[in-house]
Amino acid sequence: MRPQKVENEILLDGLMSVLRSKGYDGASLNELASSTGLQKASLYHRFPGGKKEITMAVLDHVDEWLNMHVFAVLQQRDRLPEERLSSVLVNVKELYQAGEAICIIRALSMETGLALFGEKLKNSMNSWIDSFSVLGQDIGLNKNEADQKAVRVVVKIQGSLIVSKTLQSTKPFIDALKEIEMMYQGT
Amino acid sequence: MRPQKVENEILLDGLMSVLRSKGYDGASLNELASSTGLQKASLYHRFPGGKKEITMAVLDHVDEWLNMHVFAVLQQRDRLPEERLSSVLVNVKELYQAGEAICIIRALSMETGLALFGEKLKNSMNSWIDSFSVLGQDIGLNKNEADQKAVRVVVKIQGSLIVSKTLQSTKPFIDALKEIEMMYQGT
DNA sequence: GTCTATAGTAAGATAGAC
DNA sequence: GTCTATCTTACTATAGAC
Repeated sequence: MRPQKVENEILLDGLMSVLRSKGYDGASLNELASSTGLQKASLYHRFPGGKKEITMAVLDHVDEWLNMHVFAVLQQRDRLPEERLSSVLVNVKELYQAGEAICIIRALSMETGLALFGEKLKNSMNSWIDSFSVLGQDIGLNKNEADQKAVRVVVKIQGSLIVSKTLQSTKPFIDALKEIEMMYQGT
Repeated sequence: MRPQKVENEILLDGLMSVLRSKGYDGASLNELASSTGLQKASLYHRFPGGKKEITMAVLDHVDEWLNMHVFAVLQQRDRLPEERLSSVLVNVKELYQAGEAICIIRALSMETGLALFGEKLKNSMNSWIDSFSVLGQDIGLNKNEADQKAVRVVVKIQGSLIVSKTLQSTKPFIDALKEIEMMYQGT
């Protein structure tokens, strides 16, 4: 029987997984292909631009997920700020597998990745900051205060992921999530 | 005239620079060699174990620098905690070029690097935490409080480096250093 | 101790059958 | 749309002259 078309969703999940654990230089096309169940040539059929196009597609895919599960949720003005934050932290915990996973922004922000995807990564990072800033303003902070707090949140997430990964312990990341929750309780 | 032996110090500085901007997988031997002014074969003469041995030597070299300029300084019981911290933050700022550089722990803590150097990276991370914990205890915190604060410091450094690199701005890193200074003023 | 030259392997990418 | 097979290039690593 004829080989079935592999669905895009499954495809991108596998590709993302390789890219964020190996980084751009470390992710070979053989490994990217085998993570999807396809052969190299089939990947080139889907992504004629090769590894660059694959990575772009993965970044778009991640951004879509983040928009749905993080950025939009933080700005749901029909819910209490505390509730939005709780929901988001649950999603963030899932995204990073409780601290065992590597953030794709981090994985790609080495020299090669920055040269190719720097603008996209910057935009993604700014989306994190901007949406947390909205949350801060909704608990009564002014723009500057909210921006500062938002940067501290993103710094905490990124930093705790690194520390957790290096120490092979989820504790720093889990603790960081709790601290973030406290940052938005009582002005 | 006969080629001069290239000094180890210069050698390791060049190698470190490539490893931390490119990561383990991204650092090719051609690039590592050219960063030192030597040819590939000459690098193999110095480091018969190839890239693994080079990376080990670089990590040892960095650890030596850190011991001298960070870990030991934080524990200089003949100086006031605030003074030790100020000195260390100056050195940390230099180490990471005000936020423009990538931490080598971060650069190597992708899948390949963790498999090869995981234990060493973990030890290095623990040295950061342990020496900041000593500082915390010297301003009157108990062991647990000091450990927690130390982790938050290292998280702040690592996270702000990522954010600074991604946003192409030194501000998040510079701000983080200021915040760390405040964390040890007034219990 | 450093070099040029090269072996051997794995990478990114393409051609063409089904 | 997926596959096997292959091209070309870049990589790690080694051999041997100076």
